[in-house]
Amino acid sequence: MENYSKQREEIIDIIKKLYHHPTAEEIYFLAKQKDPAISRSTVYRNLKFLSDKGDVMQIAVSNGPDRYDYINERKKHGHVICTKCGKLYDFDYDLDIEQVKQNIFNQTGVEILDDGIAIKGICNSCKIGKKLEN
Amino acid sequence: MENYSKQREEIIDIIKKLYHHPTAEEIYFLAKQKDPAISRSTVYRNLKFLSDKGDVMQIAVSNGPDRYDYINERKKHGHVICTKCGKLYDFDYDLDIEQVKQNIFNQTGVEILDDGIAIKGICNSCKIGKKLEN
DNA sequence: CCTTAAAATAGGAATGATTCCTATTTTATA
DNA sequence: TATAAAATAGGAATCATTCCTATTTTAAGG
Repeated sequence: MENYSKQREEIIDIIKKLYHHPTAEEIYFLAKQKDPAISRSTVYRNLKFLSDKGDVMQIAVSNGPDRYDYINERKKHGHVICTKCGKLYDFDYDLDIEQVKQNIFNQTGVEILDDGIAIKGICNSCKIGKKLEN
Repeated sequence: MENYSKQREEIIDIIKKLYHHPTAEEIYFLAKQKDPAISRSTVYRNLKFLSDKGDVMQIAVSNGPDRYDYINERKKHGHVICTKCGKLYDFDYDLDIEQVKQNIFNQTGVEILDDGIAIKGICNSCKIGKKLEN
C-alpha cells in the first residue's frame, strides 16, 4: 500500500469518485470541503504526480482547462470531445481500436497507451531516452 | 475565390506551407516577417475564424499551446502526440478508423469529423442546437 | 466618386490556467 | 532526537488566450 500525504489521498479519493472528467479547479473545490487549508498548488502538483505515475489521465481540451480521469479497473475507455460545447464522452474500447493502435504504431512508432485514447502515447525516441525537439 | 484581408491571406499561406503543426506564436512570428505591423490578436482571431470555418484544425495539447494544421487535399490524417516530449505525429486514416468512428457514434452520438482525429466531433445536442453543460 | 455601415485591425489590458518560488511543516531515517 | 528529504500553503509570476477600444479598411448604394 502506498503511504501518501492526506492531501494526496484526498485528491485520489475525489477523482476516483467522479466520472465526469473534473477540472483541477473542481477537484480543488471539493478537496477544500474536507480540508479548507489545502492549496491550489498542492492540487496541481498531485495531479501531475498522479498523471506521471499513470494513475490519472490528463485530457487536454481546446478553449478550456485540462480534465482528469482516474484510471481504474472500469472497462478501458476512450474519450471524445464535442468541439462545440466541450462535453466529454466516454466510449468503450473494442477490437477495432486495437487495430488502429497497431496501425498507428506501424506508421509512427508511437505506442498508444491503453489509457491514452484521445490519443496519446510514448514515442520511440522517448522510450530509448532521447529527447527530440518537435 | 475568397477575398480576405491581406493579414488573413498571409496567415493562411503560412499554415499551408508548414507541416509540423505550428503554434499561434510561431505563426505570429512568421507573419511578422512579411507584415511587421500585424498583431497577435489578429493571428488568434483568424485562427479561430479558420478553425470554425473548417479550413484549419486546432489541436489541444497538455502542457503547451494549441497547435494548428491546415486541412487540405493531402491524405486525411490523424494526430498522435507523445506525452513525454510533446511531439506530434501524423498518421494516415484507413478502414479501421472508419469502424472506430462508427462505433463511437453508436455509443455516444458524437459524430467524428474527418478532420477531427485526436478526437473531436459534434455531439447530438449541439447538432440540434441545444447547449448543455458538461 | 461620396457616405454610410459592416468587418477587420493594432495594441494593449484583462483573464484564466498553470507553474514557480519561498518559507514552513511533515515524514522518514539513522 | 537530529538530519535530510519530501510535501505543503500561499501567493507571485508566467504563459496562452481573449477581450476591449479606437482606428482603418472594405463593401454597397445612390
